[in-house]
Amino acid sequence: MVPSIPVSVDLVVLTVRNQALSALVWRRDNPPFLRRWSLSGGFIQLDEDLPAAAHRILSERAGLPGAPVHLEQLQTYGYPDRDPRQRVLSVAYLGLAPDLPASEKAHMSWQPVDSLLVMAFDHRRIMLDGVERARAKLEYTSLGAAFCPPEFTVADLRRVYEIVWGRPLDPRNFHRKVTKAEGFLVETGETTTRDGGRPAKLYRRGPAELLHPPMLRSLKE
Amino acid sequence: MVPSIPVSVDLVVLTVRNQALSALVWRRDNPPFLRRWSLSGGFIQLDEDLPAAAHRILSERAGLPGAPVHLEQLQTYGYPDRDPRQRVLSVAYLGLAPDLPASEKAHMSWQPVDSLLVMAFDHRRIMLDGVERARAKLEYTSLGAAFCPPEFTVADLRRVYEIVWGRPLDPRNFHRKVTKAEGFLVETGETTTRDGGRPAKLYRRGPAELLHPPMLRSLKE
DNA sequence: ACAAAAGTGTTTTCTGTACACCCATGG
DNA sequence: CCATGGGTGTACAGAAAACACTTTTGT
Repeated sequence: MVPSIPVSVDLVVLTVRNQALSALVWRRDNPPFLRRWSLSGGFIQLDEDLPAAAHRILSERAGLPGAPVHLEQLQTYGYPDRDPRQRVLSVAYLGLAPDLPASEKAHMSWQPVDSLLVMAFDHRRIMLDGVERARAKLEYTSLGAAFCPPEFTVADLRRVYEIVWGRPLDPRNFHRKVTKAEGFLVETGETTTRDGGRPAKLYRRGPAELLHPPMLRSLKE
Repeated sequence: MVPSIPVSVDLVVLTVRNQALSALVWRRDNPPFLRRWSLSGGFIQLDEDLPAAAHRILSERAGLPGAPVHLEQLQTYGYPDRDPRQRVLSVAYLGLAPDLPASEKAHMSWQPVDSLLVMAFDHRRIMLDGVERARAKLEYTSLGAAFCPPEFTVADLRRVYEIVWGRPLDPRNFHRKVTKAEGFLVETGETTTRDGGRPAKLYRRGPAELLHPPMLRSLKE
């Protein structure tokens, strides 16, 4: 006799907007945890792969169909009473998104992660694990660009790092680091036009996934 | 209607023995995959936490009750046909163990990971993910000591690194790095006695979990 | 001309690497 | 005394940090 358990996929979708690292959450309109903030999630279908389920929930529940969101598995949460109604195992996925127009879905919104002090179920724990994963990955991968639109400037990318890490970075050294890193950025040839200041070159994401040597955040705390 | 799925916990238990990074595996004695190497695993009980299940399987199935094994969640594998009989979701755990006496269990043995070219189910994929996680974690954590007995020398620890990474390290620079790292090692005051050579100081694991700055393996390939 | 932001050069400091050398033991 | 492995000192190279400075736009 093999025990079976309902399995859900929950998404920690993060973006950078209004100078804050923010998560995509919705206000529950049903018990339990009525009116608490909650991650988007849903039960996995019987013949569905885990990444497929994550993409489906991103479209159907999170209201971001077709958006350029980087998705990766985060962790699985399984202690028996995390849902008071019945035992549910939850496979969490982390999503990194550019600053998209707010989701169409009712009750869905981007909220700064620092403001999400109470959430439904163990969703705050899951969200914090996702935030820590994102912070760590900026150190040694080129994933920071996943928070940027398709074309962006070095300063845009630096602001992403500064907001995610919550600390200022030297613009000059940051510029050198990311432009010298093999395969991180590709010049488009275009430049921005803004009011005041020299126009900045526009870049696209390069093919490199890893940043070597890494950009360490922890030296000066 | 909520679909339920059987959930198993599978263990990638690694150790360093006979100059080789080795995994704890058993030869299957039932179809499917009769006589193929397989990770130890088992179904999760209905009221059991995931870490509790991992420890239970380490005792009951892997045959290592009470052993000082570092266990951490690795990843969850869920594509529908990974078990040909029925869909099973598998939460994999990574275990790092010192060179223990071989398990008492029948069919259980330590096998060099390089020799495990074909395995049951997707267990080779899972094992390789565990090996890569272990290799990466040696870079920026003090987990290498989990492969050592309670008391060990700097050279013991260096051999762990060399075997896990498959590359020689400079003994002098390695010594400086790990002894200078805050909280990595604690002197016991004892020294080894061996045939030939100056006796080495014995150390225990220190309180630090992270190694900062990290010891990068990838600079010279 | 001036402000503002982009981008470059230069100096200092730190850390990793390579390797010469000394230390403590067994035989 | 010598072999063997443990442990230290030192010089060099590369990267990070700090910051002066030049470039290119809008007003």
